[in-house]
Amino acid sequence: MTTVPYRFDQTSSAGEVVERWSGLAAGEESGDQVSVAGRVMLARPQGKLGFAELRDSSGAVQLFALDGVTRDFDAFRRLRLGDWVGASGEVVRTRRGELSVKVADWVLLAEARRPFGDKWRGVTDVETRFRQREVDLWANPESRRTLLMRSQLVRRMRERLWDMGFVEVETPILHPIPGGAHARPFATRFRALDMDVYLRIAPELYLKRLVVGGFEKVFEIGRLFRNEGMSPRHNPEFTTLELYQAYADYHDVMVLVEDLVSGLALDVLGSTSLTYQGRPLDLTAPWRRATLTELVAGQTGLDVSVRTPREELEKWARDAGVEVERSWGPGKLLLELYEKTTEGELWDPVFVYDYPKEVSPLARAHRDDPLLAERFEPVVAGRELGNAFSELVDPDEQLARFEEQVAARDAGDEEAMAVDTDYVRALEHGLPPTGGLGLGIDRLAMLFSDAAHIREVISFPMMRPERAEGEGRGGGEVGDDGEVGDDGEGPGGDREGGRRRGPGG
RNA sequence: GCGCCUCUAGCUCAAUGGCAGAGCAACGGACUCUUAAUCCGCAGGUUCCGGGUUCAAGUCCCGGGGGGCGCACCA
Repeated sequence: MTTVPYRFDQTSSAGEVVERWSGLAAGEESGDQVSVAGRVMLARPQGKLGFAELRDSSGAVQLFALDGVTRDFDAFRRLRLGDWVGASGEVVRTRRGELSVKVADWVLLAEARRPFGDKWRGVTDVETRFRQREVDLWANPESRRTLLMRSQLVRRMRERLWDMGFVEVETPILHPIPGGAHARPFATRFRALDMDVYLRIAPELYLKRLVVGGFEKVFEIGRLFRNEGMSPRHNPEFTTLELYQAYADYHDVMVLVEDLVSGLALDVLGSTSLTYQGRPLDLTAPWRRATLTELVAGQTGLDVSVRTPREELEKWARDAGVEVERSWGPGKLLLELYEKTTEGELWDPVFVYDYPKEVSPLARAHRDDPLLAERFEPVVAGRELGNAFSELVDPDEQLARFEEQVAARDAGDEEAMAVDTDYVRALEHGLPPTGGLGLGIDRLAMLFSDAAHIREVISFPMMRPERAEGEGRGGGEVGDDGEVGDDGEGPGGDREGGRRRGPGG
């Protein structure tokens, strides 16, 4: 049984050593003593010498051991790849020019009992990479960089919002009524009150209640849960930024979004011009603005609008491959047509705005057109990055919209919203004109890290449980557990881009 | 849910239906300046599982499982 110490005093990180003694000449000895710690990633024992690459979170530095200088040299040269080591000694540069810590004393901090991946090719097996993410992170520097970039992205996002005067808040994750989006929830049971509760599908309604309470600029960065499918762009739990700003409308929010996203690109990547999946992508503000109607018309050549007769819209939607449902109105048909024909073709950032009111139950009606809502989605690289609008502030109209949702639910729409009387009551206390936004942080991190799959930007993405050998599937009932929307028929989820709302149509 | 692809040593990968192999890692050894060190030696397998066809199956067929991609779904 190996015993390892309870602590180790580092004087420097590997990166600091490399940086600080960068001027040391080959063969030169600095006379300075350091203590470093990390994992042995490569080992090159050579007779009475030994070289090892020690990596920590800051970088890597070579350990240089010599028989007669290094304590317990024989044990040192038996170190295996993956072992954690703390070492102290003089900073030197070897004759061959590699900056090194000439190890005088060292201690094993942890033993790697499982073999490490291929030292040159790393670990590529997708299942290993994500079921054992710790292995992936050590073996594949790109995986570390991606998660680190995400951390910086979220950090800078917070800092920028704080600097703009937004107050960061936390709202409940357990909701008595799942609201604020159009999605199936995960359900669970709260014993003390003998009631069903739901993991939130959006924080929207609570955040707007905080605006009613006087928080004029609020935001929350947090996890949302949607009981729908998985795909390269969907994980059942994902992270969003949601924010609300009193006295603002959706045009103000557009400016906020383009400034925030392009600013974050500068902060984190140093440029607003990036490459995503081999294609150049320019996030420089200002972004193009175009109405949903004109984009669909431009893409399809059809003369469409929310006023196009339903029969025509239905035909065009069917022609585009949409499986039309009878209950859909013109707004829903137009939205389907847009998503089928146009959204995926939009590459550089564009604010797609003025959605049908029919599909936007929490958005305020358009000031110039009662059939539209003041809603937009920022679309980048063919995907929604978020969802935003001038918030619906009128309690009577909100109640009416909720009731339309209930009608849709009764008609079979399992994702339609329920009436949230607490929320309507809050609106009766007065919600000032407010602009709101939901922004998918995973999707943004995908863009910034050039990731094709959402799991790359999530530390531990959802995976199907591993089955014991020979367990097979036959008898068990692991499948539909129940609670609310089990079975989730398809994957897909919705867009994590933001809050998803829709009407009931 | 449907279609296509895939699963071989710890890792990364080979093997026309004909003796299951290599590199790295591991293990033993050599080496006082290595850089994916090099060299010598040794060991390593339920070829995802279960059936079938065949003189012979990692390879072909059927069923199941894991994984990937696409579609569908996901307003």
